[in-house]
Order: sequence, then structure tokens, then C-alpha cells
Amino acid sequence: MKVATWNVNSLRVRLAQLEEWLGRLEPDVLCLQETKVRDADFPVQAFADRGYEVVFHGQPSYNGVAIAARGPLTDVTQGLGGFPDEQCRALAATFRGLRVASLYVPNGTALDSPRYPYKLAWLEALTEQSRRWLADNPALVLAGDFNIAPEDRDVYDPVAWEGSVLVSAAERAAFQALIAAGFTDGLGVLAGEGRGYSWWDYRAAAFRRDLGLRIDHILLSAPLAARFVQGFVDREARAHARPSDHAPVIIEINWPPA
DNA sequence: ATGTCGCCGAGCCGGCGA
Repeated sequence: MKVATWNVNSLRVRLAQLEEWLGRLEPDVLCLQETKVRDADFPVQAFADRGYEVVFHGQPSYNGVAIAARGPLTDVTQGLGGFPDEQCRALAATFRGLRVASLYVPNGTALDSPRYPYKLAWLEALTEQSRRWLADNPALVLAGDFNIAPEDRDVYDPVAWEGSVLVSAAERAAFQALIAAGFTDGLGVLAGEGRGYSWWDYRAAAFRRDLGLRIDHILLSAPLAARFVQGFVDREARAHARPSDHAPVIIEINWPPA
């Protein structure tokens, strides 16, 4: 089974690219972030035409998450339990026995911004919710834009970025606390090849110069980590005309068990 | 390094968030 995640930075703008991408990569499940579309305006038909069911949790202008799959999605839940949030950043569903969560972790803006403690609180709520999800179904995938580069080697210039949002010690500790709840960072276990950046700023020709960060992740619970086959960042999508600033991450796992 | 996008409300630009 192929599981993918992509922060599309506006589904409406990226829809044609996404349709083309579905045909090229053929994921079985795809988590989307920053759809920026109201539920009433969600382009359900475009997914149906490609053979995908889709569930979504959106709002105007900002945020918005969705999950598309080649088959029925059940037990759909929005948000993180016990963490009231006006922002649409979390959505979970079950597909072929696999529990999948599409996550758009708050950016945080800067360490002195009020959005920074919100980000840390959100991550703590995610870890708590992940424990509950695992208790219900040990086959769990957390996929999305985590807005955290876990290690210095996930940053093009760690010295320049030291201490800033996306790499700060508190964010990395929160990420490790989530991992410690029972996950493996799908591409994070890879070295060199395969462990590419997933986001490049639109400014300063960052993609052309490969000034990127690895902030989009697919976390696998233990039973799934044992079934990991391969994975990569699809840089081709970032090289497309009028791209999202994020590239998709896709992994293959041996699922369902034979 | 403040250079790019996408969103919105109200235009044909400016503020906001990433």
C-alpha cells in the first residue's frame, strides 16, 4: 500500500496538478493539508473521477485537511479529542484496517509569537490523541506537515536556522515525545538518499538552490514500521510550474498483512 | 537577504499568514 502526504497550499489552485500527480504516483491513501477550501466547495468530483473517496475538514482562507483513498473511509473524526480548536488541522479515518491521520501542525510563526505556545500545546494534544488512537488500533499512520525539522541534517543551513521556529529545541522535544509514544519517522530512518527536504521557501529561488527543510513526515506505529518497504520525497512536484512550496512525501508499506 | 505565494475584502492594492 502506498501512503502519501502533501501540503498543497490551496487545493483549488493545485487541483489540476494533484489530478495529474494521482495518475503518476497512484497512492492508495493521500493526506492533504492547507486545502484552504470550505467543505461546501470541496472538489469531491475530481477525486471521484480518479477513483478516490475523500473526506475533508476545511475552513475559508486558512488551514484545511483532507484524506483521499481508493476505497471506503470509515470512522472519520475531526480535530484532536479534548483540544478545542477553531482551526481545521486534524482529520482521521480508517482505510482497509489502517488508521490514518492527516495533520497540519501550526507553524508557530516565531518563538515570541502567541502562535508558538499554541503550536506546542497542539503538539502535546496530538501526542495524547495518538495514544488513544493507538489503543483503539495499533496500525496507525500520522501523516502531514509537522512544521518541524527533527534534526540539523534536515535543515540546509542549521547554523543560520539555529533556535528559530521549525527547529527550536522545544519543538524538536515535542516531536521526539510524539515519536516516543510509539512511532518511527518513515523517511527519518533513511540516510542520505531518500531523506530529502520537503519544503522550500518560495522566495530567493530556494528550490533551485536546494535551500530546503524536511518538515513533512509520515510517522508509522510499530506494527507498520516493521512493514516499511520504501519511501521518498517527490521533488518533481515541487519543480512543476506554479507549485506548492511543499513536495509530497510517499511511502510504501506491506499492508494489509498477508 | 523581507526577493513569493495565496487568501480576503473590496479592487485593479494592502494586510496577513506561511
